[in-house]
Amino acid sequence: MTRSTPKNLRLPAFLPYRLSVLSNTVSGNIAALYVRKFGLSLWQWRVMAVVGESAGISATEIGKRTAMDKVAVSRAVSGLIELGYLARRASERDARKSSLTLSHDGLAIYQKIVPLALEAERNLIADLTDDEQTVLENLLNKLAAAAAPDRALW
Amino acid sequence: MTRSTPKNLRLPAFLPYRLSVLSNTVSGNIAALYVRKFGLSLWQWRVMAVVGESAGISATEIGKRTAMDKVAVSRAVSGLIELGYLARRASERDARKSSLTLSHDGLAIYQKIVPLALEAERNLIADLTDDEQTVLENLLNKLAAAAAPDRALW
DNA sequence: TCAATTTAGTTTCATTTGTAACTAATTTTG
DNA sequence: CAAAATTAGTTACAAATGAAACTAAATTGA
Repeated sequence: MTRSTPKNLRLPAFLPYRLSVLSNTVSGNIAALYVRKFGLSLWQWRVMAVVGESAGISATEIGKRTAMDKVAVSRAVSGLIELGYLARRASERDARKSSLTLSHDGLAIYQKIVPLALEAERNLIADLTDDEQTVLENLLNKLAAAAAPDRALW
Repeated sequence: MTRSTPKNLRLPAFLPYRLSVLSNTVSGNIAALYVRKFGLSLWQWRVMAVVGESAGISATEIGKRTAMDKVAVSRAVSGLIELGYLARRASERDARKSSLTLSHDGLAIYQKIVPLALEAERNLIADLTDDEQTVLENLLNKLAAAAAPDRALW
């Protein structure tokens, strides 16, 4: 049997609203880890996180992986280069593309932030049973598929 | 037994990131319902949603219920008044407070959007079993509590 | 009672973000 | 091969957002 839809809208029970508030709260908590200490914006940190996983990646590819648009990527990258955390060189095959890597300093910071971020995630799910954690994965996958049926899955 | 934390960070598996992307996608889908047709911003719609539930509410109270700050509420309210969707009068007891209600037009729009929003929510969870829907509720509650242990629950 | 503090909401200004137009390199196609 | 179209990324300008200062009303407390 399927749960029936209510006819009136109560914001605190409305899933999109709850997701939005939860996501903002969680992101705010994580942001505390890198904004103050390292002066990074959310977007800059996301770019670092991707470059940290995939050295030599291009800006467009970062955009695809992070659901950021190309302007946001471009700005985050310039900022990170100014901060000295990222290095850019032109791709050899295709002079339009850039090849991005963490600088020495960038890598050091990346390695400081990663454990903090993982710890924050661990705290977030600390009250979930192992079983619940598995279910959560599944539910998020299903919701993501329902919300963006067309989006390529990473 | 508890799931162990990985030592490296993979963004697509990182819960805060997944929540952020999911929430943005879902909100974007809902936004399509009111941005184009009615020229409302996300914040304006949230304010309408709350005033629709609770006629005569004050701006500060809206802020508490929606996790919006007072400046955002103020701007959304002014915009809605300009659009002719909201009416403001000073509270009789306390001249600082406003008492906000949907105008005739505002109510009409509210009544058009609500079923669309509920339908979008229904589609979002259509692939979840009844059981999964219940679990999802629980998980979101737990995550919200872990993310903002101090926040009063609505 | 009346000065000091708090509360409700607005305004101002700086920063961030989004959209569109742009440059330059590559690929397509006739 | 060369014109046309596409792709990668940047720049410029407008709109949205956030933080701090502000106004006005209500409350507190000596």
